[in-house]
Amino acid sequence: MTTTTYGLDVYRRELLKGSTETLILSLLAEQEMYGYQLAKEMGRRSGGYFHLKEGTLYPALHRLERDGLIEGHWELSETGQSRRYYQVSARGMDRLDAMLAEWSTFSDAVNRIARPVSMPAYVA
Amino acid sequence: MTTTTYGLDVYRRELLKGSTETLILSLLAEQEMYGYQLAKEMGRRSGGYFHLKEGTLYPALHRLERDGLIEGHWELSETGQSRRYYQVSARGMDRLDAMLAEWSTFSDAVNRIARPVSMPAYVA
DNA sequence: CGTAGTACATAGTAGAGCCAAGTAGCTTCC
DNA sequence: GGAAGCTACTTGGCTCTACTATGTACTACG
Repeated sequence: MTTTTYGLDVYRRELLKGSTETLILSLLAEQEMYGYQLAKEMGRRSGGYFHLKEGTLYPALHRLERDGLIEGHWELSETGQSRRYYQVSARGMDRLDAMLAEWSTFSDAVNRIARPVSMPAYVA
Repeated sequence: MTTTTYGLDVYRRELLKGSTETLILSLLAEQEMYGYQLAKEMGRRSGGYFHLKEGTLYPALHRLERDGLIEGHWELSETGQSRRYYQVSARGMDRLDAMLAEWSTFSDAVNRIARPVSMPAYVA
């Protein structure tokens, strides 16, 4: 549990602030995508819940690439627009596994304290 | 969905950064407690997962009190130590309901994108 | 030719969580 | 009796994320 590839303890702290990177990695693990597409897909899958803003999305992608978790390459669409496609690296896959496990633990821990609204529970 | 009691949109943004306030409110809703006790209880319930640090806990309590979600009062223990006990206000209860609902939605949305590790899924 | 959509980039801001240090009372133990 | 250690709360300063806002550039429509 305390293996710390090189920053699981850091990651745990970050998770409290957001799970954006986990979500991005998850989507990219399924299929190579470019930023804009990623944002759309995120919204679609979450039923409109997640609206990834540019100011969040692109810096996050840059971070992931800088850390060697994803790899990007430019492509030109038929319309002539440049797109940067990203795919998850081997290292990114390992990290994703760790992140998913961490999310599970975190989620369980939260639910153990603040149970979801299974029953209305209008106490008093 | 966009009812915004008086800050659900703000709350959503905050949730991404952390669910500390939800956890604190949840515990206090069950039972009046003081800070130190809250931290211990949080650790106990989460199986040691959450270690609420002073620098997180006390500012969070001050914030919750400032926003009228909890109410605190000083008490002296038999040993002579001052303790500030907190209880959830009516407004805090409403907010907690909203937060729990929000957590549910958020959690579902994450799982819809990044499924928990039910199957190993070593794709390729 | 102006507006709208696609696609990416980044400077600046707000705020949460954390570290670290400080105050203060109590107990234990040599 | 004083050092160590636990309880209990406080606060200044730091880091990093998510967001706002703005800018660039290309395409398509009317």
